[in-house]
Amino acid sequence: MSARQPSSRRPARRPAGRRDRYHHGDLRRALVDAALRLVRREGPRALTLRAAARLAGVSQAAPYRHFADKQALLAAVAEEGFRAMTGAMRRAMSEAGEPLSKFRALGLSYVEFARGHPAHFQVMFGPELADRTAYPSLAEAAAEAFNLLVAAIADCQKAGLAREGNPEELGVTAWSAVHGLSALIVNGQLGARHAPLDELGERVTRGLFLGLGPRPA
Amino acid sequence: MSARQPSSRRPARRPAGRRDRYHHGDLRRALVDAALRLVRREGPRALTLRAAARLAGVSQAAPYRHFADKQALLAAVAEEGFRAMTGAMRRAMSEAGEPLSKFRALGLSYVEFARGHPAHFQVMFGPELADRTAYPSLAEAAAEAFNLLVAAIADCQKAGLAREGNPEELGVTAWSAVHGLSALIVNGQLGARHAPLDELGERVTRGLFLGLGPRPA
DNA sequence: ACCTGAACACCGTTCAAGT
DNA sequence: ACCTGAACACCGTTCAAGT
Repeated sequence: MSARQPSSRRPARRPAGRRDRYHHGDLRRALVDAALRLVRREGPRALTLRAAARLAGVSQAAPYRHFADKQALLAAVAEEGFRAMTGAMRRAMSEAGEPLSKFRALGLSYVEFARGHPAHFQVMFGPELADRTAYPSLAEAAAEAFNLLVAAIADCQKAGLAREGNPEELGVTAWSAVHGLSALIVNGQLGARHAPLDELGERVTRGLFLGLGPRPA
Repeated sequence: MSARQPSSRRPARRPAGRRDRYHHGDLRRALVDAALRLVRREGPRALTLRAAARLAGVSQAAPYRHFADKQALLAAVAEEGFRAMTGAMRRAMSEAGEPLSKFRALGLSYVEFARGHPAHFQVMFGPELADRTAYPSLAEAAAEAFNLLVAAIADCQKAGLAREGNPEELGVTAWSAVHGLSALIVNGQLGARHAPLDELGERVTRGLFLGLGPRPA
């Protein structure tokens, strides 16, 4: 496979664009798409710069015109992941009614995203991407997801459906719980011992809400 | 530390052992130690089979006598990590008094372990290690840590300090919260926006305990 | 301005061969 | 039984050179 198409390119004027020639303005886009396909179909370890270049039909050196290094490509993939996850959370919330079910829908869709796109999730949060602070637009995409969560908590508070307190602080607790569950599932850390995975999201969000402390009768 | 002890074991006759010759009975041990040094000092990406072999002073092919492949070495490193973490949690608990402070000590020491050994934590939970179910002793070491947590919750329940319910189920919620916080910190996902990191452990364990729901007055 | 080809220094893994 | 040397098929990255 990877039949390396015949490369019939003529540079300047070019009327009817053949759709298998990709890279004019947008080799960058093509490389990100290739990387997404690799990661989805073969996992994070298959995401190499050379493989992405092959998939996009260019030489191994070509990506360096568009990405400083492999880290930069990983950052772009991670950023797409955060945008997709934020979108999924928004959609889930829009189908829910009052603030509390919106909040739960958000948490559940976080976990669902991780289960549905485990390799992508691993790129978003895994250690291959060493220094996230170096990629501002990635940080911004991640912050947007967190903002959504904080706003959902604040809405619950306004409706008297959540404990009072700084919503950013409560947000860190909520984020930790859904993220931890997602990460444990994606790593395969939650085995047969721990119930059907579908129920864990429901349970953890409920447990988070009730708290572990004794119910004051 | 771990000064590569002179290995004063003589298989048969062998008078003055040169201390840079290591490998008689325990190249396996030497390779795990080398891997731990690499991961601690240079991060998970530096953990290569060849580098571990170099550090142990053997050829690049030698590790294959003791590990089926790189995954197997990673599994050994991860297993050591779980044992070290379990030890740290036990120590922290033994210094606490009643069940509830024991439980909080356990949670805090989980987060502290992650912050203190980020690269090791990443090997324990990261995606380089693809299939954890293939390594039973690793799974057992991980289960031991989880058992400790479940027992701590059950003790709280007996003392009336935690909500009733299946302690394994509450345990998944608690584990998710401390694990999620640890993972977010280690990934650098919790930036300047989110308070001093030292306080986050306290906050999340407290938030977990109180719950996010409204306090029934 | 954007891409290729060839090269360098690494990897993981295998395999014949040494002792 | 355990290790070495050499090899193969990969990587990330650089750099001169092409158009």
